Amino acid sequence: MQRRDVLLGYYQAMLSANGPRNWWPAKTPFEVCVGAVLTQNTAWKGVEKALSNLEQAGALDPHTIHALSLPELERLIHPAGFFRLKARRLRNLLDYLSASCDFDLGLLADRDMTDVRGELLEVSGIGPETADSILCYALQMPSFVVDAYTRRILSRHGLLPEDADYEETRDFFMDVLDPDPAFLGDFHAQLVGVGNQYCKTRNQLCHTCPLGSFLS
DNA sequence: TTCCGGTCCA
DNA sequence: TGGACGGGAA
Repeated sequence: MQRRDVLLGYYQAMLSANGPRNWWPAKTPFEVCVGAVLTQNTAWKGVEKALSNLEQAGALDPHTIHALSLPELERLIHPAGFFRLKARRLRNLLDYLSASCDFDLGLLADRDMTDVRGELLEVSGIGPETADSILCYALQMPSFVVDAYTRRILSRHGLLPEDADYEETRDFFMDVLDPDPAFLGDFHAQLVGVGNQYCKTRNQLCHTCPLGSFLS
């Protein structure tokens, strides 16, 4: 059994159980970028509130949010938690997007993915998961997003060692899967779904999990 | 109390 | 490698 077929089997099982996920709902690619920072180690619920606050303030517009004072930005994103930290990280990302493409994300999307990824990772506060989320969901580039759920599921299934790092886990998928942004994006979304509904930290629910039959 | 759609720094 | 950052929901 080739790794590609194993992964496709996992994907099919999750897709059959859940259907395609409505992952990363956002009106604009720019909103995805903002949400990607806000959701760092944070439940999506709070991110929704923060995004809603920003929208009320007209600050889902790149130039408007970029012109906000730090305290004002902190106030608006407060419900997402880590608000002082994230206000600074958001600022850093906005500085980058302004300098690199003047907020014309299409320009980034037309460039080499590895180059753009490297630049995103240079931004303080943008780690690999946030960078890949921006690449995949905002720029529609074929980058696979790895998160804690992904690694937990793979290690519990004996597909990767528990201590596999981010890049190794990402390559595990990207080396064998078709570079289709919509597919890679939904694959990640399915894993997150299984991760927080079944493959929990404590109470794993393998008996009812869509991936339960793959356990050896 | 735990956990979340992480990352940086000492 | 461990701690800090933080609100909100279960």
